[in-house]
Amino acid sequence: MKNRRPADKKTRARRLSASDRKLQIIESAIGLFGKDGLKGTTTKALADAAGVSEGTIFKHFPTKEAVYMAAFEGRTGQDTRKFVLELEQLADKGQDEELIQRVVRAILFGYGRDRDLHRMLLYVRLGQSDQENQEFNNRLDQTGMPAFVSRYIAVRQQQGVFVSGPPAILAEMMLGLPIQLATRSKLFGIDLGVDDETLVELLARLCLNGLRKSS
Amino acid sequence: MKNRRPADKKTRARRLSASDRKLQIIESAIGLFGKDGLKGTTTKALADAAGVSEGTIFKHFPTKEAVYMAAFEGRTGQDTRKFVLELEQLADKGQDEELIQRVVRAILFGYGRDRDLHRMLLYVRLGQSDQENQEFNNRLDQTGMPAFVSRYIAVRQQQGVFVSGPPAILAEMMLGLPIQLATRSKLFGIDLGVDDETLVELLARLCLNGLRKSS
DNA sequence: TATCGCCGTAAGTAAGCGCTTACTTTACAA
DNA sequence: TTGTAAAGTAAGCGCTTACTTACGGCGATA
Repeated sequence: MKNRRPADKKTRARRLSASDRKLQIIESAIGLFGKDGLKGTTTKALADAAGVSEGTIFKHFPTKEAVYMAAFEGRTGQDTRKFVLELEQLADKGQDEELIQRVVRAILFGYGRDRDLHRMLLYVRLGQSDQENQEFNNRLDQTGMPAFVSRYIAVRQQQGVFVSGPPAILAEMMLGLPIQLATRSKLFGIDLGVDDETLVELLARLCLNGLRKSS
Repeated sequence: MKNRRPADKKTRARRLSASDRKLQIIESAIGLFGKDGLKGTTTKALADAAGVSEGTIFKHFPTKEAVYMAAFEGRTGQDTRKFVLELEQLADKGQDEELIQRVVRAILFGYGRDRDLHRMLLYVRLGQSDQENQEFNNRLDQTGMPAFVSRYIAVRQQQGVFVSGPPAILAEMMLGLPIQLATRSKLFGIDLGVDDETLVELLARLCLNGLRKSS
């Protein structure tokens, strides 16, 4: 270290509590990781995005990977839990049309709103081993939407309304369809040529038609 | 360069024509790019996988990106074209059940067979801008499966068999559903708990049920 | 079988990477 | 006020990266 300037005109980041700074770093990191993935995002970029120096990043996180892990773990849990709570309330009404539309709409708009987060989740899936993906999936399924939809389908099957078949797989399909369309239109930016609300209607109709027993 | 050995015992890669070597580099590159993406794959790794030195890679390709582009352009074209030719022949028979099963099976097995290629395509989509994705998509759609399925659906709609709605979107859904399931089970290694043939049947049934007018 | 163009390589290089270090500045309790 | 724990930083270290260069030698063609 040759020369050190005594509090230059260079702006210094406002001092925050460690937990606040961590949250701020995580929040700004999601955008970068969502754009370029783990390998494509530099620690310098993380620092610039958070408005701090590179050293500060490593004051709060041991490695770049730790920021990565914290970034998607910090959000996915909350979001999906809230998600399911809304749906549980709707399930009691028993209106299939309304429920499926709400599920589809939630997915589609969710992907549009949290584009970076969901892009990042794709990177995470691609970067993980098959086993890690399986575990990751089980963790999400336990408390999340797939379990709810699976239960819902099972009930409607017993009532003789929905077609037979493993509820878990049917749930996978009912969720997978809007997820796939949302991925293409919201995450990849592919223009499907219809507005969101029309897409929701079409998706819901196809899902419901597919699940209902043809009389 | 201090000293240079005159044809050491060190093994030298068998001399190939430039075009053959290029193809070989591309073929071995798909696996690496599919595993780790563009940024995650080093030129050293590309060289090792092809059994040549790093310099040789750059003898045949100007940049790493050029290998990346060549890797997925070299295969996607052929594969999708062959794909559609098979389907065109099936369309004339007019058996919806059979056709949709074949489409779904082709997707599911295709993703399983060319895992690396399809993983790489996901990386490509994530790495591209929205506009590039749109162009990429249009290019695939022109000669590919979406256009065929779209036409097929339009015909069945005119015959009063399928539900109304934009054929392009319905095609997007009919293909998107198996693609999503294939992505999760084949690319991410998520165990869906059923064997492939059962999955094909379930997917085809749901698709057909969804598309057919409920009498 | 001589030759010569191109394939292939070893040994670079500059730039950029993640991460550490040695030090400064700040918030706040006493 | 002042002492101090902790937030924050500039600089740079060791290493890896994509890419280059200088040269050896194989093999098609005459």
